Amino acid sequence: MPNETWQPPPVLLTVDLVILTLRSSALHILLIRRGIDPFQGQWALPGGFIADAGEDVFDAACRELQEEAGLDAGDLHLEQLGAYAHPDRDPRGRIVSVAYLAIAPRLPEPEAGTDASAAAWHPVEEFASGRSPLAFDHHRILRDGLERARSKLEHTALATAFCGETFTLTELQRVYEAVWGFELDPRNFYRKVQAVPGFLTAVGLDRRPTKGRPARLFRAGPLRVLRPPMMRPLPLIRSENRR
Amino acid sequence: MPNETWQPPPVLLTVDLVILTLRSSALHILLIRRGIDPFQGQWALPGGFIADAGEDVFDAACRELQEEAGLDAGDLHLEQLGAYAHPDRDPRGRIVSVAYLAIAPRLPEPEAGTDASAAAWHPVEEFASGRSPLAFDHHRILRDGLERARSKLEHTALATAFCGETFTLTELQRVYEAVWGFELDPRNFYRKVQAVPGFLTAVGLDRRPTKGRPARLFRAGPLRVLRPPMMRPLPLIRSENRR
DNA sequence: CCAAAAGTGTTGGTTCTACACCCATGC
DNA sequence: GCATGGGTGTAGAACCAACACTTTTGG
Repeated sequence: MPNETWQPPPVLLTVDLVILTLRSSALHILLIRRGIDPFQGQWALPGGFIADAGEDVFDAACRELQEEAGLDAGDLHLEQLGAYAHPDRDPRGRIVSVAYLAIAPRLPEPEAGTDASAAAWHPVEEFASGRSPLAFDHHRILRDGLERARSKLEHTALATAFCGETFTLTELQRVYEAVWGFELDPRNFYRKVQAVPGFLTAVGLDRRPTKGRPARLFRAGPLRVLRPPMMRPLPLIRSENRR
Repeated sequence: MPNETWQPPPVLLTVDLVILTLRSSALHILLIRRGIDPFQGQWALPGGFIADAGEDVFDAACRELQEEAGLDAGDLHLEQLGAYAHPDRDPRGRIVSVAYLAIAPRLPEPEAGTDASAAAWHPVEEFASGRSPLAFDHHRILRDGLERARSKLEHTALATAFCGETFTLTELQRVYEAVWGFELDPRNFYRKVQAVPGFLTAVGLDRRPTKGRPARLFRAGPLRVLRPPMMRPLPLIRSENRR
């Protein structure tokens, strides 16, 4: 029971980033190889300590996004996942991390010669499945971020954050298929997605010289909440997590 | 840019609790009147500093639940809402709070004579609407917690956390109505809720000597994810929050 | 018997899925 | 023309809101 002279114990604060994007129709995550102990040489989420006592965690997340990944926070979706504060999560001592989920639209390869040179895109499946290890409790954070993305695809317009300024409906479908791990019927997707008021706004015709008939272009609509929602097929239900 | 001798700035860590329950079919929140500065005399969320450097935040939330509210964490639903870390959120300095959402089933009046004696239940509407002030950024935390509860009622079995071990379908309907602020058709609710596989399991007949025909009793079923979801009526859509 | 609350039937409209089919383009 | 991907039509099933109606209890 704290008395008047009792002082609460200080902790150190970091931010960690789950940065997702689509590369050739597969979901990828940006990881950095750790150059120093602990977990030297292992893959880890980008992140780091807050710069000073006056820095907001959201601003710290933007800064790390720039420094470690070479990405501009203005270009992408960024939302808080939660705090990870288990006392033993970092062998250096009591370090609490606030995790953020970032969704990147285009796919700029991490530039060599910058602070982001240790960063590389990996297929999420390899790390989400646990086949490849991650430093600290980053595997847990990755799984939470992935489930957040899967869930928010259902009832928010988050999918558009994976696309560029404008996109075709098939590109949008690839997002849903990659994140959910399901194939969807193109015809039904085409109408279902357009039936959600405020989700998308048409802009014009494509001139994509790939093959076949050109597709209409869309941009993200004004509404962020999807009603009715885009429900994923059944078999992916998963139990809740306390704590 | 941190060099080798650079030390990250320490912060102090607190937990804050949004504790919701139903009292006479209205949604209530547990608040405490602050006895000390800052915000002395104002209403605030229950919470406090972590006890020592080895205490997990989840455990700290359980402890505060016991100390400040007189509630046992084993009896209720407890999930993390997120971290609130704006540098100016506490005039005493850099204090980061991890907020938790707690859903309490029964309604034990806060016991006088305990540490929880400063606690009292209030209709949420009074504080969610902003009519009555709250200390710190607790108004924001309350709104986030409320929206989380409203949203999770749609696609998880969270509603059962408001009820006792067993409950009637009408009691469950009161939960949805109170949290959503909508009246629902009892006949359609009756069937809709039973049509979700794994949501509820029947146990026996009621002997509720109130009035009318006795209702069947149910308990929470094995599944925590509702498919199909229980969608709330349309007009309550709300925009997303970055940061 | 009456009031009140639980539970059932029904009906008409919307939505979903699966799939056949047509359209516009590059080669 | 023909392959390829974009877009439309449609039938059958499933779902859903609204509301009439029946059942079971306490007084």
